[in-house]
Amino acid sequence: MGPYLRGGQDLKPTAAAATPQLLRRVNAQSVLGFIRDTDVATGTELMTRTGLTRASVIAVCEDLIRRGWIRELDARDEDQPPGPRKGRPARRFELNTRAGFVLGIDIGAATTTAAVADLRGTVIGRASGSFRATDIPAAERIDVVDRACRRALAAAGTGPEKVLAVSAGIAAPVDRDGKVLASQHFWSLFDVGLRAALQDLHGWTVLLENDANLAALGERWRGSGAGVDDLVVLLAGERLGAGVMESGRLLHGRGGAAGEMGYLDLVEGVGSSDGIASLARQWSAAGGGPAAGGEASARRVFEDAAAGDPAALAILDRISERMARVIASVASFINPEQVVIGGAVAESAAALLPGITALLPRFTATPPRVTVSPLGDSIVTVGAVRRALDYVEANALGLALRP
Amino acid sequence: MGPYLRGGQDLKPTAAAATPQLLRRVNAQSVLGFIRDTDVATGTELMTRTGLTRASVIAVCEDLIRRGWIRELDARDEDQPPGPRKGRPARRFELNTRAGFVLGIDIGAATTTAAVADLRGTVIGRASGSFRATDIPAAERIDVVDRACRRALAAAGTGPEKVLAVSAGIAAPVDRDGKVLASQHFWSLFDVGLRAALQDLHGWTVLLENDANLAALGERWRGSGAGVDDLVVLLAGERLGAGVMESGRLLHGRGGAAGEMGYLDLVEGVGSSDGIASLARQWSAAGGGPAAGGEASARRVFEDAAAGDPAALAILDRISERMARVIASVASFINPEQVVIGGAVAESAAALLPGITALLPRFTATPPRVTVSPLGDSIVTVGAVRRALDYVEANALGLALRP
DNA sequence: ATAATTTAGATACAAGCTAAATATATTGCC
DNA sequence: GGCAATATATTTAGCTTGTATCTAAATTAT
Repeated sequence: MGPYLRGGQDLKPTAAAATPQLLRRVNAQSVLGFIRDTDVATGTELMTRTGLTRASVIAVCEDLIRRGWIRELDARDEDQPPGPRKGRPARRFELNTRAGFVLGIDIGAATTTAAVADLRGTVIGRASGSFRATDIPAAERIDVVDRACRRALAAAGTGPEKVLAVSAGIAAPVDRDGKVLASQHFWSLFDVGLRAALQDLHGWTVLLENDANLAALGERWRGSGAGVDDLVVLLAGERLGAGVMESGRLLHGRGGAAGEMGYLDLVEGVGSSDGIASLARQWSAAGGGPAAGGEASARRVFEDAAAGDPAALAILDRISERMARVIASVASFINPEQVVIGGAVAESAAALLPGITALLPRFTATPPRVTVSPLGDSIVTVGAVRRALDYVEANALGLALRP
Repeated sequence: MGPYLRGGQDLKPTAAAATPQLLRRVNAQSVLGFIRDTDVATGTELMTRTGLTRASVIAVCEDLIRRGWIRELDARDEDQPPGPRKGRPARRFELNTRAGFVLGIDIGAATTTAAVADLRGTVIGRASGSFRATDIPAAERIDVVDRACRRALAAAGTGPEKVLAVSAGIAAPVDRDGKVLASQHFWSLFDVGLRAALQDLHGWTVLLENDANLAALGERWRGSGAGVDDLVVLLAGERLGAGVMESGRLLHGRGGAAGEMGYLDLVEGVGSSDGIASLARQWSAAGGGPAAGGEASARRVFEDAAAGDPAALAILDRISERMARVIASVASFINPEQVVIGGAVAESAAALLPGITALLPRFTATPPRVTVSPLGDSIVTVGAVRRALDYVEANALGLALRP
């Protein structure tokens, strides 16, 4: 701190000045957020919930109506709420759920799925596509994704011009700015310039994000982590990645590699053949994963274990213990309230839950609650939809709705 | 989402309504923040930096002057900036650094240190105290802390009534609300109701925080992690704890136990005699720590190693490798840009840095930069001061300055 | 002295919110 | 059917905080 001003200063403002318009943005967002969460809202309800006066609430609502985000219901048009209602009837506002749509995309190594959702998050169109091989050119990968998007939009009965935001999840580290850290070959598969491509093709705003991070958003929104602010989702299948939320925010780290646990084997010094990265493969081999050679073997291990077969039981015990160690590690660094197991192994994980839960207190002083994801295959697309909706809601007054 | 409103709703506002006063708060904070960083600021400088117009800047400054936070310098009173300056002389504002003070406290198991700092963070008073034993009653522990605070204030030439905020760091998990998770005996040593006690005694606002977390704040402010947003500080000495910042925010986790790595031994399955918790003890035994039985042994191990003694070299190699594994674990979960080693082992850690850095790429795909803290003993108090100042600056317009 | 330059101060006004008074529509009761 | 009670809507005035623009002041350079 030298005299007067330090050298090498930049003369740009550090933060944007707060203008009166900021107030409207903030208040409109909280009003819109409340209307989104109820089916129908009256002015009085909005007053009590937002703390604004009636005049302000009405002004915000008229603003939102003018911009197309909400609409006013006709006076006692149809279904009124039950019970005796005295006094002058309230004006009723509802979200214009079809004012625009969002796209949530799950881009895996072998397949991709796109989901179209309305402004309340209801999925109304869905389509998948497969990649010819893992090592295809970027343009081809983009093309497969783009076609899945178009088909999903067609299934939803809408078009690309109604898309307000797109969120895509990939199996690689993505930093806070949406840049892919492609320092490993596998990761570079996904560094195909999707953002620019979809922007050029359709004018879409594309938010790129790590798939496990989106899974965490999805679980918190519509999965078993509803309302939990400190949440970790283990996405186990082809690979093992963790999506970490702390205090309701996603963690990225410097290069977006927070939660990338592929290297943990080495760190633990137990040898990679027994490490965490191989856990998913072991599990798959034991019948949990998609590459397991059919459901027969999966079912068989669990059936054998249920029947008391020692070999099958040993496999399950081994997997349970490694899983417990992974979760305990996470608990040490992050201390989440809850850990959700999702991805391909989720279905079979349910049977292991009691064992894992029982082991945890041995490994950590702060054992989290452990659950299994109910979202199945759509765990990433659900999170992607949530991410896109978050963006839309945060920028509602800045986005143009096309009627 | 039922019809109209979900059951069990609370009728309180979700968030406070944004009023025009919010604008002033935001803008005043950014003006004050800039003045705090510059020695002397003119209106024009504040305009370019904050993006506000002159009228607004002046209004904010008058406001801040009236409240006692800043003062206006007399026209060309003394030292003017050098160089030819045309035009009408600018009004010059400076921070009233002595308008109030903050206390930063480090509460260890055996000793405590309190530091008094002015509003720019310059430490102007400091005092320590020792606890008679680790298992003393809560009242006695509070009394020792309180006396250290009084002596520090006396050394600074000020009194308790000028203290605007107090931040204390303890070696236990503390959640976001300042509550201590005392599920372990060692941790419960620190759960002594300090907050309420100092509030009752002096009317102070006390912010309780984990010591490693404060160390992270300190390193980012005045240590080797200046300006790094994704930063982990390993505080190794009596125990091993990590303070984690992600995106410039401290991580707490559900119960404040984020970064508590005491249990990692078990998780890693290598056996606790070789585990991480014992690392600090090993290190101390090898001469890094305070309990090492004097500097002689510390110096000796490093001297022997420098002289090529195989036993000494083996000890250092072993410690380097374990340290590298710990850091790689952190890198997997958090992906920080930088890891700082602080606490009692810091001094001796410098010699190990090259070895640790060389090992890292073997264990993680995203190796962070590793440095050693330059803050020495004051790493926690520096962070505590920063924490208290953050609170003061965030609440500047709500705090009453007593003249 | 005068011009150029830089900053200060004053005036007009726009956006947004609150508060208080007034108006309106509905229910329920006599 | 008329009237009170009730809940909501609407209007009006005023406050805070901004911006934009114009004019005045103080200093240096010519």
